[in-house]
Amino acid sequence: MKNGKPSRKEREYLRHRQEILKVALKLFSEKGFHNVSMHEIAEKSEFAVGTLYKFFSNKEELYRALILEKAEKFHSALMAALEKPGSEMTKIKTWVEAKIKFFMDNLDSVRLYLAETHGASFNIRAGLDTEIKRQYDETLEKIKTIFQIGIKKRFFRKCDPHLLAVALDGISNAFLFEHLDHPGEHPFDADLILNIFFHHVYEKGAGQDA
Amino acid sequence: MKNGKPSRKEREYLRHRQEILKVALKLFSEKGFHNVSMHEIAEKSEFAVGTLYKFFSNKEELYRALILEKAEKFHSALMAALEKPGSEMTKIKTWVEAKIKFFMDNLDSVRLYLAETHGASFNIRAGLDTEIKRQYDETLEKIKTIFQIGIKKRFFRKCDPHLLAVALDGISNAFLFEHLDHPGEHPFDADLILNIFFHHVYEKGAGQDA
DNA sequence: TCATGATATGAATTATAATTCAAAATATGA
DNA sequence: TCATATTTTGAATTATAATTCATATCATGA
Repeated sequence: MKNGKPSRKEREYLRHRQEILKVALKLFSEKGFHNVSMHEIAEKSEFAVGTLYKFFSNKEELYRALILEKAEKFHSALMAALEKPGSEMTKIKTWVEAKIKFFMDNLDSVRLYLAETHGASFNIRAGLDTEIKRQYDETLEKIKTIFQIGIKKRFFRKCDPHLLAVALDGISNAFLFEHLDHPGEHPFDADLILNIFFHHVYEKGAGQDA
Repeated sequence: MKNGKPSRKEREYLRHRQEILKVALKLFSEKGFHNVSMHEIAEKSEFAVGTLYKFFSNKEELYRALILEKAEKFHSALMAALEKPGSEMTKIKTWVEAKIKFFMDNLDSVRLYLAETHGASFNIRAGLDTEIKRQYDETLEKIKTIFQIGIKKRFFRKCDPHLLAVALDGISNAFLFEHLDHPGEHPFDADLILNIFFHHVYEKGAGQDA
């Protein structure tokens, strides 16, 4: 068990834990923290309530684990996209693509995640969302830097890079919300978003490298 | 009482009702529906719990009244802005200004409102937010039409007007969220938003009329 | 196979908060 | 002023859901 190969027991424990998280995620994303009971999670995951408490010391812990785990993955997917080599334009594009992809692959989590990052999180008492906010700010900061460099290189029009970062994040979220509310009605992709956002933020034909 | 001059009694009733709503709004916007108890609302508003139930049949009704009242005002402020005469550019600008103004004047409500319109509303069981969503969609539809006309007139670049509406709404929300989370840190206004959004969505020097 | 330790169970307990309603306070107007 | 109607009150009730823990079930290895 130490830190080599996990035992069968351990693998089973992890599997069970994942199973619970999976069910809880579905329920929370449909109905919100307070409208889901531990009994409901127990029933749907086919464990007894008591068992849930073997895995998580209380309901908030369970929720926290859920959110943090997703946020972690989301964050590293986005950061990885931003680390990829290429022009600033490419980086931004890769980032938007990664964001859309992650969201589309994790629609369940999206509402919860956005609720947390946008502080409309009334689910859980103050302080629990700090880590997520931190990650969020970190990404935003990175984007900002990319804009900064892009502006210096004259790829992008001169403009407060922080505002650009906020704006781009906002546009992409808007499309994702739209998709959540009316799925399929107005299909969209990274290029559409970038087209609307960049059409001449992005000066002359400077870019499209790779 | 019928429908002429409200009696003193009635005015007092209304005043009390407003007082309760005001306190409840503050609490809900700080802590969310489920983290505020009727006792707390009673205490802060200096009524007895029992009295609250004379005004609202239950906690959900109270919340609903609150949200609907605000949403109503918000909606009519925005619609009014869109009805004002002027070029399409002017209408859009007026709308963004109205939106920012309303938000700034009602910061308490903003989180709740955004939570409701963006379906991250886990507060209240399904169906209660339908009316708000309807209003929201109505505004979006109107903006879309304005873009449509603006495109026909060659004020704006050819581009799916619905996407433009979603994008503009998204950008402005993003700035408002930013302001909620870090007030004062990155001041912004309608012109900044429009500058980022339009810089050449809006073709050549076609506009700035009045 | 059986003894022992680990794990899972869910009825019972506890905590919290919504709602009620008999009693008290207040207002009205004869 | 007093009888009556109206309104307010908050302790008591009820509802809901989180959490516990004695008991049952299962796994392991002698």
